[in-house]
This record gives sequence, C-alpha cells and structure tokens, in this order.
Amino acid sequence: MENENANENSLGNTGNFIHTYINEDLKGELNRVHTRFPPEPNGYLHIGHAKSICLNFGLAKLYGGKCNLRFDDTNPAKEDTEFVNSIKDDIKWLGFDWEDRLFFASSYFEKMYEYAVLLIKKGKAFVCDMTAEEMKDARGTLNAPGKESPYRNRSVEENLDLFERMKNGEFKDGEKTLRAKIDMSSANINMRDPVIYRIAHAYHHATKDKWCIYPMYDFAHPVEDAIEEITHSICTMEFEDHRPLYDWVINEIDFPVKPRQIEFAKLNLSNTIMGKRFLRALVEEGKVDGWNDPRLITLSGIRRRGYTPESIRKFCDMIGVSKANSIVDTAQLEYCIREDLKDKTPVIMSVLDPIKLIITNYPENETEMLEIENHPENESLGKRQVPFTRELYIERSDFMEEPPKKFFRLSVGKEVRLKGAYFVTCTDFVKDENGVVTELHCTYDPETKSGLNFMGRKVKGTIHWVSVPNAVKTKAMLYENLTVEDENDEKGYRFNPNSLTIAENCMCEPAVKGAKPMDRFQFIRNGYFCVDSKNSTDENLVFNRIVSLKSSFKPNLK
RNA sequence: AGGGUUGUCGCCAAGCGGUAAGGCACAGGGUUUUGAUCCCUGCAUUCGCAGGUUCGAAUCCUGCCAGCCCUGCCA
Repeated sequence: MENENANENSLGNTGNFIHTYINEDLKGELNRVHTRFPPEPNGYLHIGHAKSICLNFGLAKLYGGKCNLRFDDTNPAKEDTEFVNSIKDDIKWLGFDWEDRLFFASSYFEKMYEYAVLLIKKGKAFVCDMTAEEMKDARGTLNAPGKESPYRNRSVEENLDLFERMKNGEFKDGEKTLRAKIDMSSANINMRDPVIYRIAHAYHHATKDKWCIYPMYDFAHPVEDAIEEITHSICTMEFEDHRPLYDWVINEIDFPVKPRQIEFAKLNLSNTIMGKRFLRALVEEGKVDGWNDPRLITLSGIRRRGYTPESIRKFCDMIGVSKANSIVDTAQLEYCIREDLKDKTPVIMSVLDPIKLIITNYPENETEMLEIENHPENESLGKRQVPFTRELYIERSDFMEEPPKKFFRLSVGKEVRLKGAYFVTCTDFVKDENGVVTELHCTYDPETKSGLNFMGRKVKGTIHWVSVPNAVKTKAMLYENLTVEDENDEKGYRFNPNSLTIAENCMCEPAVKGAKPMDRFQFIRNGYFCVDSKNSTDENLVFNRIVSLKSSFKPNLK
C-alpha cells in the first residue's frame, strides 16, 4: 500500500479531501481501497461522468486498489442494453480497465430479495398498501413530520407472506410497496419509512421477465457496494442526505464490510448544458446529428469532435475534486486539448474561406515543389513537398481593403510572407458586382524564397496559402457553443442556431489526401481539425474543428 | 427553531493555529516563417460578514449573511 505520499495526481497536484479521508481510513483497520463506477444504463455518458470515472479508477490506481464497473440497473423502465454497450466503449476509450470486474446490480436481485426478507424478519421492513398519492400526503413536509402508515405494524408473518406474493406477481403495479421502518418524524425526509421495493411488471434488459418487483436505489446501492466489498462508495453531492439511509441498510443487514460513502460536487462547465433531458431533446428534435454530434459534451460527441482521451484525463486532473458547487471555465478544457495536440500533430495549410491570389510576375504553367517542415519544433514529424503555383488560395480575412493599424496581413501596397514560399506584395484587387473582393493581384520577389535566408527586408506577417490547381476541396465543420444565454427564456439559455458553421469550400494542400477518420491535423493559424468518423469519405473529406488556436489578435484595434 | 452542505484572486483549487501553493484566464516584455508555441514578468496585505480566543487565525469559538440539495413506488 503506497499511501504515504499517495496524495498527488499525475499533474503533481496536491490531493483532495477524499485522499484525506482514505488516508485516515488506511491508518485504521482498513488495508485496501476498492471503488466502483456505477452508471445507470439509461443514457450516454458525458464529460461529467468522465470526472467520476477518472476519480474512481484514479483512486484505485493511486492506492494500488481496484475499481469495478457496475451497471446500476434497478429500474427496468429506463434502461437498455444499447446504453451498457456505449458506456463500456466510452470507459475503454477514456483509457480505464475494469479487468474482470464487470457487474450488474440486476445479478444481485436474488440476494437483495433475501436481504429484504431479513429486514422483514427483523421487524425493520413492512409491506404497505398506501397508494403513491396517500404516501405523499403522509410523508409530511420539510417543516412538518410525516404520519405513520396504517400498515406499519403488520406482523412479520403477514409481511413475509405479502412480500412473497408481491414477488410472485399477485399484485398490480403500485398496489403495494415494501418500506423500511425507520422514523416518520425524522428531519431527514429520506428516513421517513422510505420505499425499498416497488412492483413493476416490466421487461428488464438483463433479467427479462424474471422479476416484477425491483429494489429502489437507496436499498440496492449499499447492498451492491457491500456485496462487492467496496471500501469507498463515491457519489455526487445530492446523495449526501441519503447517507444515513445508506448506513442504516449496511448496519441493519450487518454486512461484515462497511463501505464508506463519500460525496463530491459534480462537474459544471460554463455555457454547457449537461442535463440528460436537454441532450435528449436536442437529439430527438433533430437539432444535432445524433448522440455523437461533435457539439455535444457526451463522450461520444467529444470523441468524434477529435478530443483525445489524454486531454480529458488531464482536464479531470486539473479541475480537482471538492464539495463546492462550481462552474469550470470551458477555456480549461480547450487548454487541455491544445496542450495534448500541440507537439504531436502535423501542421499543414488549409484555407477555410478562400479568395484567389494571382502572382502576376510568376510564370503561368510552372509548379515549384517547396519543402516545408510538418511541425516547427518536432522534427520527428518530418517534412513534405508542397506545390506552389501562380494562382493560390488565401484566407479572405488575410486581405483588407482598408486595413486598421497593426494589420500584419495584405492590403494594396503591403508585403507579406507566404509560409514556406516567397514574399508577395499586393498591387491590386478585383471586386464583383456586389462589391465582394474576388481576386488579389500580387507580385513576388524571387530573392525572398524560403530557406535562402533573405535579409534584405522584413515583413510582419506570414500567411498560409494553397495552390489552386493542386487544392483538395473539403468541408470543414466549425463549432460554437450549443446554447447562448437568454434572459427572456425561463431556462436562462436557448439553442444557438449558429453553433455550426460549415466551410463548404475548405481548400487544403495535397497532404490531406488519404486522410482516414480520426486523423488529426493542425490547419496552420486555423486550429486543430479531425477527420469526421461519420460523414467523411476518401473522395469527400469532412473535417471537424476540434478547437481553434489561441489568438491575441484584436481585429478592433484601430 | 426543518435537515444537509458549501463559501480562499475573473474561473477551478491547495491550505487543517505560525503569518495566502498551483493551474486556467488576463496583462506586459522577449524569441518566432502560425498575431500559435516557447520564455520571462505581473496578477488575493487577504480568505462571505461581524465579533471573540491566542504572542500569532483562512485555519479554533460565537453570531449573522449568501448559494446549492432534500417532500419519486427515479438514480
């Protein structure tokens, strides 16, 4: 057990409060750490789940312990095998391994039933005939105690008989429940004789039609943890006031191992809605391209967008774990992916919004092959040949008819460097009937060829370009936040109709030919891009912009 | 007299009685054939507020204030 200095993560960050708790426990009787990640298979995992996965698997690794993957499938109405598969894929993708410890709450149903019977025999549980409505009325309020159920004092024998008949399907949904007998006047509403078993004649994804009664979370979860000999059961803050009930179940059943429930604050990201309801609505209304739309913060969406598992893990390490509810700045996530990609991603030229640049003093049918490095610092990425011709595409935003001060790009009379090629000076431009610039005329200076170490004069700007006859036309998907703030909306936000911009005429240099789904490039000055795994083909490449580059360029500075 | 919990820089977050770590963001400077990267530099006399204890308090005590969660046969 390497617990002495086990309070630093991979970033060398100091530990969080959970390390403190575990270190304390390890000084006592406990000599091992065993955690679990317990998703309900009722939807897709998102980045908030990644925080929990990194926490649970990370703790196990840190303390030389284990972490189980357990599907908490106690509510057949919401769950499906489709989700268990996607959840497994996402966890693997994130880089974590549950080894041979894949469990399902549903595989414990038999044992759970026996434990429920045990509680009945101890006089700690009873079958209740109240309807949901009656129960609600009797529960009391935040300020007033509840009333005891008239069925609370049934004999053990009667309870045993009734509970067995519940199991045997003699009653309809909602007709009866099994309730823990605790305290209807507790200030903690969770302790007011909570329902621990309900009747649901429903098809379960794993147990099919075997059961028609299902345990409630508050009963099932501590039992699952105890069966798996979990030492630390880590969950989110909203379960904090369920902990007395968790401990009640553990103690009444008298499990030999007593897992400790520890709560932490779930992740919130600025300008990002994490809620399942919101995500589902977007998918069902067709506002996004399925659960893996690259704008979504589902793990499948983020993966398709081009985020790496390393970047997500780094992010989770970076934001830390605490009990304070907080909103993490999305800039931190973007920092993590740039940081991960910057040294290992080849840098090539691609023009998102092209206009034509014609070098009037360059021969018409000539093609020069220029050698350009694939990464300014990482030489191991090698070099490539890039064709240069009289007609080029450059970025529309690299020319201004009336440039502000400190505009280091092109305007009539200005000279810039074409990356890896020559200096060019703009002499003239052409507009169409709508006043839109369509073409630039420039002259180049042969002496300024890249690599010749020309020192005659300097230019402030270097812009990227793509040879017109050699350009590979592709599509680039540019993303923004899915929502925008809206004070007039009751939710405080609304769908952002501009969350997707498609650059239909994205002109790339030939280096992109043969790119396969999930291949990543830095398009110089434009950001990191990833070949879309859904819509891209060899003939028609589609790129997703993972993230733009940071920029200190302030276009408004006059 | 409901219960639980949180409050340290714009955003995360260490700190656990010895005189405010770190990261992101931001600002300034240097390098640069990406206005990127990289490299420096700056960025809380102060820890929700008010008292108290102490030689000494973000850390202990008291009282306020604010945020979040809880009245599913969801998890």
